[in-house]
Amino acid sequence: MKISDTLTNQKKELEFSDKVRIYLCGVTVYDQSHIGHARTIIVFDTLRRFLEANNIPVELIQNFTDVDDKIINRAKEQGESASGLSTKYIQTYFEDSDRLNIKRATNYPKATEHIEDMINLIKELVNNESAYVSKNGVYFRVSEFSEYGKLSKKKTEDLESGSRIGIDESKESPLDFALWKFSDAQPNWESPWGKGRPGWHIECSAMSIKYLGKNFEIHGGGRDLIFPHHENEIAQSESFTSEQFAKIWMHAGMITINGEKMSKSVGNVKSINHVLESWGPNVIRLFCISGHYSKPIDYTEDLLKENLIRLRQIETCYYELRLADKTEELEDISSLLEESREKFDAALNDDFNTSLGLSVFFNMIKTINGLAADEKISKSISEQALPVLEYMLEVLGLKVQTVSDDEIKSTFELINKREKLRDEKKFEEADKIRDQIASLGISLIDHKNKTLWMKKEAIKAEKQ
RNA sequence: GGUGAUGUGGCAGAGCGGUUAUGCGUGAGCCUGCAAAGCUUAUCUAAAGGGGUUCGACUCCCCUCGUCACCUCCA
Repeated sequence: MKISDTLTNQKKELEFSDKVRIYLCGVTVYDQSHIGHARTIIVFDTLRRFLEANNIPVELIQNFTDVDDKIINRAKEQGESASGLSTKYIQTYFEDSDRLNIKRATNYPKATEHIEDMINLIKELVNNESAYVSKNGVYFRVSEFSEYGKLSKKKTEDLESGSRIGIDESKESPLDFALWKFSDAQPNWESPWGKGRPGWHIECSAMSIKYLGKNFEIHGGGRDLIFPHHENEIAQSESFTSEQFAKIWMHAGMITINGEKMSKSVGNVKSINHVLESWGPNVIRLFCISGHYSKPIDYTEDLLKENLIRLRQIETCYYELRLADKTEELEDISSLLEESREKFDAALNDDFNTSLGLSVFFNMIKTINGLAADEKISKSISEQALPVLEYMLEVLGLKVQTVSDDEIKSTFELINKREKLRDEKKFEEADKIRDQIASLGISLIDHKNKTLWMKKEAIKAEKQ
């Protein structure tokens, strides 16, 4: 598999020995997660599913930043403790994540539970002159790391001249960033240099090295983290280990809302919870992988609607296959299935091109649905096709509503009743049964000689 | 100002130096007691503009213009 690496700006072969280790920068838990977070998580979840579905073991670590000025300030505003606030939002994070059908990561380390690891890392950095103690805290000495700027392609001279930060006189250079900030206020921890709390960047260095080693396969996050967060992580980690840090830097594009940047000040932040309410998990997942992961996506109602329609086609396909019972052989689709599976995998193997993969996926679905409309889906076609469809659904993290054999039986009983009434031209009664069936969340698909049906995901936005 | 991207048909969005991307939309039709869904088919003579390389460029190179992101916390 090849993945675009932000550092070298090239597609790089994903090489690994026993497993693929991925560190994904998670969220700062001071508020509800939004659709932009969802995009990044979905991209990496889908990547992980693809690898695992192809029998490649994955170790995925995603951190929670649970100590940060934002959390402290927000907690103060709400008269709550910082830890109470972050605990609450970690919980809502998991609720969102589960509803989005995100597989749980191997581990979700929290910054506050790794203070010791960070202190050890900082100690070494101070030891080897990569960091120094000033009156406000411990700072990373950017001038000591000659490759600073290699990820974000920035030159330190440009950064210095363009620096808009209020100059902290105690720092040797305006580019130096905090590893440890002195503070007497809670939450704070003891350290060899004085009471305080860690800077933002050091947690990811400490936790990624702790869980994945000095040199792991993929480090991921949103594009907005490239500078300064990931740039600083590289500086810290490589100064600490004297080795190359992550092998591949993979960054997900941003989501804009109707062409505008999503921000608190514009007031257009869409929380995951809110979007889930209207559109459900499958539409969101389809939407989030509809374009290449590295490019931005614009959030509009029209695009969500488009993905809803595509979801319906998936559901139709699934049920046409699931309910197939014809015994005569009318078609041979084995080559279509084989080709679809191959092209699907090839698309994802080439820089995780989900957009291209989806086009293969929908091609297959359209063909199957076309055969179904002609009543050409036999039991054996279904047995061949279902595993392929289910494989793709698993990779894409899509979950169609499933039914038990009992449900299938009872639904067909209702449908047969309706058919009989229709034959007798008792349409009013037949429509009543149709309504009854609809109330179970089931839609009918009338073919020439047979009525099939599907259980649809209820989508609120559809009714409006 | 610096850096990095990017500019494809009504919209979304890929690939590729010469072949229909694909999906949505739109038109027509099939099915039907009605509806919904589904299906079939057609459709838009797409490549920001200008140069160049080439037998041939949407695809490579150069210039101009535009858009976006990052440069401060941010997925």
